Formats: sequence, C-alpha cells, structure tokens
Amino acid sequence: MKTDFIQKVLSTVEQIPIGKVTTYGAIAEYCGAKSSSRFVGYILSNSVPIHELPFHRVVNRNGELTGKFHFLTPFLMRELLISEGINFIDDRVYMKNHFWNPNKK
DNA sequence: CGGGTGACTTTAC
DNA sequence: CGTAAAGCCACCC
Repeated sequence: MKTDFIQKVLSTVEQIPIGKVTTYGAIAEYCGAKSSSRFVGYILSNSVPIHELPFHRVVNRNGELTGKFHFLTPFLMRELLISEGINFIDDRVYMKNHFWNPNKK
C-alpha cells in the first residue's frame, strides 16, 4: 500500500497536460511537502513502472532533464517531449511557455 | 534523535 | 559557465 503522499504525487503527474511540464518542487508543494522535492524524484524511480505515467513531463526548476538517465536511453526523455510539441533552448525546456503549475490548476 | 538515500533547490565562490 | 556544500524530508531497511 502506497502512502497518501506517493499517491498524490502520482496522480499529479498523471494530470500534466500534453505539451506541458512541471517541476519536482511544484509537485512536492502541491502534495503538501514543499521541501521534499528530492523525494518526488525518488518516487518516480522506485514506486511505479516507468511507462505507465508521463514522467518525462517532470523536469527540474531550470527546465533541465535531470532525470533522463533513468529512461531506457538518455535521448528518450527529450524525444518524447519534443514529440509533444515542447520547445527547447539548448538542453532546457522553454519553461516560460510550457510550465504547468498544479497549484494553480 | 536510527541511518542511508535522492529524477531537488539554493547559495556561494 | 562550473563545482561545492548545505538544507531539506519522506521513504526504505
């Protein structure tokens, strides 16, 4: 049985719209543990099959794909995002256009 | 007041 | 631009 915190994190990720991304910190804040952004990433790599939820839409605060090495290949995360219409500046998501804040949903 | 860990964040240099 | 360090806290063992 997963904890309420984990369940909420997962359901939040599930709600990220196509073409949008959110951050670990925003998810943590929305789930009531503002300072547990590190644990959000921990959940993503331990609690759930990687292909059942859009984990590629979760990036760090700067729009960097810090979790890409947890995918099958480091290229996959970026390719998935690009295929959904997300724009990049160098190796970062263009957060100004694509940041989705669950707290303002 | 257990100890280790982390897909984070912020500050500092 | 890069590296380092500290803070952070819920989970797992």
